[in-house]
Amino acid sequence: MTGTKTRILDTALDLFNRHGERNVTTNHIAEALGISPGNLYYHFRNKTAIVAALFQRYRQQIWEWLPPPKGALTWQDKMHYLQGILESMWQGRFLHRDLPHFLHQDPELRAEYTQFVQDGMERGLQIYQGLRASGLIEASDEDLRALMVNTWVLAMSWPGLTHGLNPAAAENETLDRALLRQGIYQIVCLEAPYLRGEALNHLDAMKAEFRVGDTTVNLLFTASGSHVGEASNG
Amino acid sequence: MTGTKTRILDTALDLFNRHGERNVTTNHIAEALGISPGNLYYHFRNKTAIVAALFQRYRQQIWEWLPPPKGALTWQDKMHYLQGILESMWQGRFLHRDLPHFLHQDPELRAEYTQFVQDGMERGLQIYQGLRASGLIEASDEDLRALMVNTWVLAMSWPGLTHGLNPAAAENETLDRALLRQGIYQIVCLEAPYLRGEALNHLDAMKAEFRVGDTTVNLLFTASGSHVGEASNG
DNA sequence: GGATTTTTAGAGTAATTACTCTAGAGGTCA
DNA sequence: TGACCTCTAGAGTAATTACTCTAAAAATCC
Repeated sequence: MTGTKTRILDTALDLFNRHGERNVTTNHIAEALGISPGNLYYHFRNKTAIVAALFQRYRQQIWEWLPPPKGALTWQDKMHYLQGILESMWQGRFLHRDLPHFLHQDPELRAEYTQFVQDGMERGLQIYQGLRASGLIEASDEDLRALMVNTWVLAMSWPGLTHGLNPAAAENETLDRALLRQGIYQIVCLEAPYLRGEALNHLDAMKAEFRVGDTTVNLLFTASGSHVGEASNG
Repeated sequence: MTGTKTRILDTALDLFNRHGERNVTTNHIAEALGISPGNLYYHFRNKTAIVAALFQRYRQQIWEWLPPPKGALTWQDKMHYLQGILESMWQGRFLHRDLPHFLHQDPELRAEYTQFVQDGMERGLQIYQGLRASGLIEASDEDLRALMVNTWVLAMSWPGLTHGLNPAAAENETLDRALLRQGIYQIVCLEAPYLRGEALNHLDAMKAEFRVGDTTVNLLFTASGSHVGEASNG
């Protein structure tokens, strides 16, 4: 039997992801778990402590998915990295929406988060450099940095954006997965111009694998096409 | 003398952007304005109505900055578009952080927002297509779509991300502007691989203009460099 | 099996906050 | 001037919610 502390974190994460942290009270968490509020506060000083713990967990997971590159990197390595990032992002998708609020009030957590971003950027850069060393990518140092930042931003924001547009996805695992796949597709397109050698051979297959054609999923483009809402009435 | 209604929106926007909507109560807004809560609620049914009105305003502004392309587009047109987007995004930067919460509870607002995203995507695509028609960009339809989505996501998320990392920026106009410039830089880098012809001539100058080298501003990379936090202790 | 510590229950509370209600001021038009 | 309408003040409230407190159950230790 897992400890109460981790069970609190599990259900909190689930509820936060599904309904948004703001709509989930500590009493909700306790109730969903079948424990008393007092018990919850025995394990966590306050709500911020729960969020902070979830952040630690999340960070841990990312580091596990993104080990520093050893030796030559293959395109398969890259795809593994990619999937790992988005998997983790997905797990903590509520964080990117609601963490800023806590960063605002908790300087300590903010420092940790800033460090996390910098470390993540550094690690990602190492990976990109590894791919470049393997001849799979061609880009200047500066371009690589810019690419890294854009990849990071995209990965961080994608779940939150899609979830904001379609909250129903939170309840629908299949829809969730489809949106996730589209996120991977976007990152692949982001990197595409820099790919070289064998990576180019796999590119089309990768695109095809992650491209989402389903109009029920595609929230970003209208199915019908080309008209744009009136710009200047109001 | 401007009307009370618009003054409410002005101060609400200011406070929301500076402190986050969640930390700003309706009473705060009234107090900052020097009016009574009752007066505020005479003009707006509830807090959601204020947020919704701010969203309308914001959308309006974006449409004004992004008129549909007429005839051949120049690189200057593109830069104007770019700056317009980020200027607007900046004005409503709190929205991208806090709107999801309201979208969650107000289906009507959500529908409007979804429409806005789709329209914006369509409009942006028209612009990119205009640039392609002018020979400034070379890309397949599919690549152009993916590029548009990535540009959108980046522009939407950039202010929120930087603001989350450095809340102090909200109080510091100079820092704010620097971060904004970096956002433009990132978008320029995003488009760079697809530029052709005259656009390529201007590219380096543009990059140089928007590149932010200042380490006090750069939150994303460590100044010192290359070490990464321990991955597997905790 | 008693003592001690850890964990849990659950009622309760203080504080926040979105929002209401009534009364009145100020302007406008006849 | 008086009727009418728009706008404003400001005290007040109902509901939410993070969090506390006490006591008892459960586990642990000797």
